[in-house]
Amino acid sequence: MAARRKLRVATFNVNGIRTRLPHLLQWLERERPDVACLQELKAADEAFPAAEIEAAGYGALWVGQRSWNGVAVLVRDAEPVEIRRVLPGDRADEQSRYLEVAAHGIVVGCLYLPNGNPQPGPKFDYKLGWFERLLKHARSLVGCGHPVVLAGDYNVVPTDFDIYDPKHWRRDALLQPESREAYARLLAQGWTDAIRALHPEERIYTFWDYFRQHWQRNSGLRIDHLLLNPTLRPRLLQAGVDRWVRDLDKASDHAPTWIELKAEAGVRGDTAKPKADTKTAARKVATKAPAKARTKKTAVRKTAAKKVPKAAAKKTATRKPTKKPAS
DNA sequence: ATGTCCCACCGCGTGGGA
Repeated sequence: MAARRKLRVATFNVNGIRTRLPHLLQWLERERPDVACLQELKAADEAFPAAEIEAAGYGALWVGQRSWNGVAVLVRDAEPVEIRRVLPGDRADEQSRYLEVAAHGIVVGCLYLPNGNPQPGPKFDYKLGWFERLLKHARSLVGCGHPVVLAGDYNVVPTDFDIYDPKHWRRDALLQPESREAYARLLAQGWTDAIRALHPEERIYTFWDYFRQHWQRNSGLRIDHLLLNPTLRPRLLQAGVDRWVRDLDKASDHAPTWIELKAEAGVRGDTAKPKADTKTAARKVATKAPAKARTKKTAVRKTAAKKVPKAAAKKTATRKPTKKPAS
């Protein structure tokens, strides 16, 4: 494994991974994120482009769903270690919106928080309920002793400074006081909103909808966030948005959003942690989960990090299908 | 209310979701 002095962690709502695969591969090649959290795969497990991502040099875990939702974590030149593939707190929830892994010595929660529109209504209730479950789980992570980042599409515009013009969005679920209050409570646990911490005075957007030429006019919203726990916070070096990806033809409505982290203290000039350490960290965190949740960790879908496309294709073809909880 | 794009299929247009 190559030595790394810095670690780049990104989140990218791809809005359909099959449609967006060329953009995804182009972005991975150009920006080389060490960890990439993806949302809105809009693809079943079997439809995940595992071979292409493996050929690009990334190990991956994913939780798919036909048509909607779906999240994945890609790790450059290594395998993510699964911690959990379900947000605890509602066994009846079948939407694929959460995946937590250990990679490169950090714990990474990849999340796709419900949009919640129209509001009020059952979808908004589901959003707030999901948020409460996230708050509860985040509380177990914030002081766990391991470096943790919670990255994803939160579907929350934290303040009026995080949108081009709140006027037209006042009734939208993304701006509701309940949504914002839940996000504020998350930060109050001790999480740091990385983009805002490093750019307190700057208008930064991560999402521009497809309507009314909002991208061309830079009428955006900041809804993709990377939250760091206090253990990880001192290592934050940079944060930004890869706006060029939003400018591509047939782009996702989101742009990749990223942070750069310093190498882990105590590891001289190299954050490439031994795999055993990562696994130990993953197990320690996983052990805190209730036994019930742990039994849900069934088969793990992953791709080898080796760049051997042919072998990858074979391996993918022979891979055991992952059991989903009976529905 | 509108705008646009992605997904699926009682599939080559339409409806749901964002």
